[in-house]
Parts: sequence; structure tokens; C-alpha cells
Amino acid sequence: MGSIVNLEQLLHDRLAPAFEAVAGAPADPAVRASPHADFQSGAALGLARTLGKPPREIAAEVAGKADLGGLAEVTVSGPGFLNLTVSDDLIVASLDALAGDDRLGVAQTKTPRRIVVDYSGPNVAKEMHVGHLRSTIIGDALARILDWQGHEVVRVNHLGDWGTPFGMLIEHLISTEGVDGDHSLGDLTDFYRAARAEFDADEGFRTRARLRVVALQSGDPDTRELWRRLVQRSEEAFLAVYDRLDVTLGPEDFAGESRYQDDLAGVVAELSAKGLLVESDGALCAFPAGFTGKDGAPVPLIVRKGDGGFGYAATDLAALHHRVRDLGADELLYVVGAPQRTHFQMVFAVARAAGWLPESVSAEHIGFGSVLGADGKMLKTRAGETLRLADLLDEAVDRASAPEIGLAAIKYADLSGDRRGDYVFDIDRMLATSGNTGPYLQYAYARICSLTVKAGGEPGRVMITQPAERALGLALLGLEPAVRGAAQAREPHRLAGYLHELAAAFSVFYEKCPVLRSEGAVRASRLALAGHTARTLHRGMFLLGIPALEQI
RNA sequence: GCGCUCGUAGCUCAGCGGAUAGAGCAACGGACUUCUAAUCCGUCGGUCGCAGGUUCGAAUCCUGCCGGGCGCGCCA
Repeated sequence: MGSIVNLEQLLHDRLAPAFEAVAGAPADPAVRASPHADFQSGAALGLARTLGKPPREIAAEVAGKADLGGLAEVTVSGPGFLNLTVSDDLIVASLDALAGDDRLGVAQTKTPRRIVVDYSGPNVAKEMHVGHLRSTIIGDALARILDWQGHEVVRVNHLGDWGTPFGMLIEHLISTEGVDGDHSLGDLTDFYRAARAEFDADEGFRTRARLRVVALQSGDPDTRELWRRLVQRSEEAFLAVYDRLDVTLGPEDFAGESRYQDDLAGVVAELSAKGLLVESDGALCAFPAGFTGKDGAPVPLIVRKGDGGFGYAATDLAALHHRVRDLGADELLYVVGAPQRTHFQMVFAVARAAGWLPESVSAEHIGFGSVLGADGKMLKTRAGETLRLADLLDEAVDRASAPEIGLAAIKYADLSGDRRGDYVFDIDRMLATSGNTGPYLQYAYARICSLTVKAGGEPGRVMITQPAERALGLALLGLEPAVRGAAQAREPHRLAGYLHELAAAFSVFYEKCPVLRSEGAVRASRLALAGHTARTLHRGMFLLGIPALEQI
């Protein structure tokens, strides 16, 4: 398999023996991309003290000893850096390898893991709002990336389909449509609001709602049937949104909270038997070490509530146990907003203590920041209500020249920044055709497609005759580290940033290196570069869930 | 009060142990008888919140402050 290309790794491997020879012990060459050359190594600087020699001298020795075999030119620079300029031949040879590789130089992982990715998780009978947007988009990108790396990804949509609100919702359904009503929950948000209003206004309704919760939990058939209809109708609405957003979640991925209801008593019993629960104010709580709140008091994880009902912690613990024990997960990812960070840390800690989460299995909370309005506060409508996701998408689509462009703009804006930070929802910026935006990538891709069609003819071997060709060639070799970095850190924006760099390198190439007006080998070479770029952009955009259009 | 998180160009954001801190927007100046100018090139613009510390080297790591956001018992 000569098709796996990673220049950084290659240079690292060539430099390592030279550093070891000079230092007398293994030393990491620390090869990085550099603004002063293609790559640099700053390892000599760190060795200066231990070797008692000036860094430039060390760097020069390493440069002399390194067997780079014509792969790169090396010079000593600045305080003792090695500047590495890879040869055009190496770039060309690497691109040749890429030409016959449908994985574009990104190897399948040698250590596939079963990774459960929990994301989206909207609430039944409530329409999705902006709060669900980030989990859905980020989670989907991570699932796609890990999938493509060769991991076994299990997507889990942990629906909010259980709990006390359903007493209210079911009662409202009955009071508006009767037990057999062929209801149409057309506007789920309105439905929820109306139920809420009735609950707040009517004492008798509140009582019925509470009784209805009991009926639901005890398995009353009529109640269950009404509940099932609510859930089904909501799932249909969610699937429509996923379809619209090109999100890979399907009907088989729904695994709502209701799935774990039969396990909750067992969760409590087992934790109790292991001495992990204490009664406090009537509730059964776990107090994992290291979590303190007000007055330095330990923070409880309430597993069973004072009224005997189960808290969400019980459900999360049951779901975690199920994912490890029954699904055989090696890694658990929870793509859930930052505010729930402590909750998940506590759930993980309790699960570890219970032996449900062995050392060999990792659990990570993949948190993310909020979507803000122009005023810098959490995004709301003018009336102060939460914004429906569908309305947001409609606005973007209306403003864009094509639906795919508007939706991609929103998704890309969400994926292009560090997920931990908040960001301001600014539709104009998202739809901008220059800068690090979805439309910019889509435009670059569409241009290549148009160019390829017009040119006809076959691509040939890449030749480097211009700096722009060289820069593009080098950029094309960067997919592997970008994908790896994004997967390792669970940060899709690393891949997004790479794609923007690549598209920008292509735009410069497009300006400086005419294809149709060139001839022979140069033309064939440029067609090859364009083709590589198209394939790389297409794959990268796919991994982010951004549609690549052939025409705009 | 305790904990988590974020303070980088006027704005939106990258960079998170290495050399003069980078993009885009905005402002200003250029390049269209075009391969889709939805682009490209240039100029302007920063005591990287503040103060210490570690280090040959700090926007990056540690500590303390300041400022914003979030969390801290029966909602998920």
C-alpha cells in the first residue's frame, strides 16, 4: 500500500534517526507545517540544553546526517530551526499515489472501535428548535468522520419520549380530540403550548395529568396507545427535518428514554447493593467523589426521586449500561450541550464505580456552546420565545440561491468554529460567498465540475510549473492529517478549516493557471490537479454533511 | 460561595509550547473582450483581558485577579 500519504510522518521518520544519532537518545523531530517553509522541525532548540551545544550547531549536524534521499531540501534557519522544503518530485509522486486511491490517502483505521454516538435527542411533542441544531449537526459530522475512518459507529437518538410532561400531553390530546380522535399534531409547538396553558390554568386538568402519568407508567393500554401516537407523529416530524438537513439519522436510530424504563428498578437495586446510594430527603442519591456545590457540600446525582419516580440520571445510567453491555461499545460519545457537562461527568463516575464502565471503555461528553442572536444573548424571537428550527431553515433557504446552499450555509457555520464556543447566528455572514463559508466551498467545487466538463479530455501526470500548482498539490496531501485531527479531538472544525484552505488554494490556482488555454501535458496535469481537488472537496464536504453541487 | 467554560484586529473567528500571531468581513486601492469576478491581488489594522510564574522559548502550560456565559437536589 504505497498509497498512504503523510508528508509530516515521512519527514518525521527520516529525521528521527539523525536526531537520535546527534542526541545520543531518541528525540521527537517535532515536524510541523511552517510559514517559513513547507515544514519545520524545532527539535534542536529543545536539545540545546541537554547537549550543551548551540541549537544551530545541533540543527546543522542533524541536517548533515539526515537521509532525506532527495525528498526534501533542509536548511538551518533562525535560532535553530530546520526548514524543510519538500521536492516537487515527492509532491508529484504522492499525488500519483492519490490518483489510484479512492480513500484519498486516508487509511482505514487498524484498530476499529465500536463507537456509540448519542446526538440530536429532541423531545417528543415539541418541535425541534435551534437548541437541537448543534447536537444534530456536530454529532452527525462526527459519526460520518468516524465511520469513514473504519470505526463501527452506532448512532443513537436519545429521544425525550418519557416522563411527567406526557401526562399533560396525553390529557390534552384527549380533551381536544377525545380518546379515539384522529388527531393531526400538525404544529407540535402549538400543541405543546396549548397543553401547557391548560395545565397552568386548570386545577382539574393538573390532577388528571398526574393520574395519566401513573396510568402511562403502569402500562394502561389506552394510555399507551395515545402515547405511542404522539411518539410516532413526532418521529415522523424529526425524520423530515433530518431528511431536509441531510443528516444520517434514520428510524432505526431512535432509542428514546422509554426504552430503559423497565431497567430502572434494576439500576437502583444494583447501585444500592453496591453501596453507592444514600437516602437524602427521601431521594436515593449517589455522591461521586469530587463534585461539590454550594457551601462545598457534595452534589447529589438523584437516581430515584422522593416520590419514588426515577430521575433522568437513572435513565442515563441504564442507557450507558445498555450501550456497554449489550451494544458492546468501546467508546461512548455524548454530543450534548455544555450545561450538562457536570451531569455527565457524574453519571460517568457513578457508572465507573458500579463497574458498568470498565477502564477499557471511554466515555466523553462532547459539549458545545450556544447559538446567540445579534444581541449576544441566546437566540430568541422578538417575542422572547425559542426559535423554531424550521423557521430558521426557511429563512436561510429564502435568502439563498438554492435550498442546498442555504442549508449548507447554516450547517457549515456551525461546524467551522470550535464547537466549545458560542457563536452568533448571522445569516448574512453564513451565506457570504467568500471567507470560510459553505457557499465558498460549494462554489469552488461547482467551478471545478464546470471546468472538467468544458475541458473534456483525460487528466495526466501532475507537473509542477507554477507556484500555485505546487501549493495546490501540497494542500491536496493534507486531507489525512485533517481527518485524523478532527476525529481524535472530536472537532469537525479542523476538517472544515482544511477544506477552506484547499478551496482557497484552488481559487488561486484557478486564477493563475488556465486549463482550457493550456495544451498537452500541462493541460493534462492541470486537469488532474482539478480532479484531485474535486474528489477531495467532495469527500471532505460529505464527511461534514455539506452537499457538493455540480452546478450553481 | 464552589465548579466548568470563554475573553486574540472595529466585527466574526482560526492558531493552543516554537521564529515577524493568521483568515474572512468592514475600510481603501487594483484585476473581468472570464475556464462561473459567487473569484483573485494589494494596503490599512493586534501591549493575544490583566498580573505573576515555569521554560532556551508562552496567545498556547501553571497560579491569582478582572469580565461574560453556564451549572450547583428531586426538569432533561
